[in-house]
Amino acid sequence: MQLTQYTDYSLRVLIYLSQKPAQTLATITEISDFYGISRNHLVKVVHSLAINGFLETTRGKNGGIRLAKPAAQIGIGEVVRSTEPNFEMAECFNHQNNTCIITPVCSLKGILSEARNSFIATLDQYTLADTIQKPGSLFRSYMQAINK
Amino acid sequence: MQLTQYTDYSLRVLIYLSQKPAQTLATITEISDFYGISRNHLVKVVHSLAINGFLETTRGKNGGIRLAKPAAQIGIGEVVRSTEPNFEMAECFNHQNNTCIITPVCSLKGILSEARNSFIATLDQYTLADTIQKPGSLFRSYMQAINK
DNA sequence: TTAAAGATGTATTTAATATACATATATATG
DNA sequence: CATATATATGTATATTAAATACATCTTTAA
Ligand code: SF4
Ligand code: SF4
Repeated sequence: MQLTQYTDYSLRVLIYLSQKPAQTLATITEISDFYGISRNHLVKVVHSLAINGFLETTRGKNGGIRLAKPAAQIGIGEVVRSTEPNFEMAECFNHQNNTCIITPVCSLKGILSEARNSFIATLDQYTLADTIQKPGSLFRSYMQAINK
Repeated sequence: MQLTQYTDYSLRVLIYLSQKPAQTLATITEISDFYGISRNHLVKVVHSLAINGFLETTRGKNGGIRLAKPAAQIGIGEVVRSTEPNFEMAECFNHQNNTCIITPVCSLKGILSEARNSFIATLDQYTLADTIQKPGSLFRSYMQAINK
């Protein structure tokens, strides 16, 4: 059981933005350099975060991205729901493609649903504001990493 | 977020065995025919279930497999823990391969751990005996499916 | 001795994900 | 208006994990 890197990258972008001084813009290049990950991949991550209303983008010179609302109003559950391609715990969760012959009598799917729901419910207890405890520590951590 | 088919197949095997009359043996071929899934894949599924103590295998003519203990003593959580290849919700969960620069200051991993734990804790509330509500319905369901 | 069962190791296929590449569009500024 | 710099968008490719197939070995009842 894993989440996609796409989801983690989405959260990394939001975490980064949450630590920037309010109202300042970051660029995708800046963030991909910071984390050392594919800029191309981040472009799509950022685009979907914008479509889902988590951040605002500004094109053109001096453009960039920033959070669309305060970190404390961005739920981790919301973000993960919007980035994960699916939450199909077994074949029968996709009615179109399901070939499992015991579906009509199987209660396992209900158990798996309940487990998935408690996973997401836990995430719903937290917001972006809970991801970094000490203000400023994100960039201090970066400095330490690049100086060694 | 998905579980592997390997995990669902493992549970399907256990569900099937739980509905067989006690002490009778089933064969892998019988089960793969029942579900219409790859026999080769099931061979490995069954082998790992045996290694993990969920079922007993008997080689040779008239051999086969059966549950190693009553269905009510086989926890769904136990099974899933033993069949899923990993529960690494983000890159940093694998310390060897982790390249995430903010790991020292990031609290997201704790949130993701907690969510994963509540997923598994939910599964731990159920056993194999909870997967089929009506005795006999599994095979009746099969008959209906093949007769249409 | 044979048939029928699982055990084991390797190879291949498939599908999902991640990444790269190319080009379009928007906008601030000189 | 031209240019530089930012995001937007679509397509192609690469990588990886998972699923499946194949070949052979071992065990055991009859
Ligand atoms: S019906 Fe039950 S056994 Fe079949 S795919 Fe769904 S959860 Fe698995
Ligand atoms: S440290 Fe935080 S951002 Fe980095 S991989 Fe782990 S959970 Fe994701």
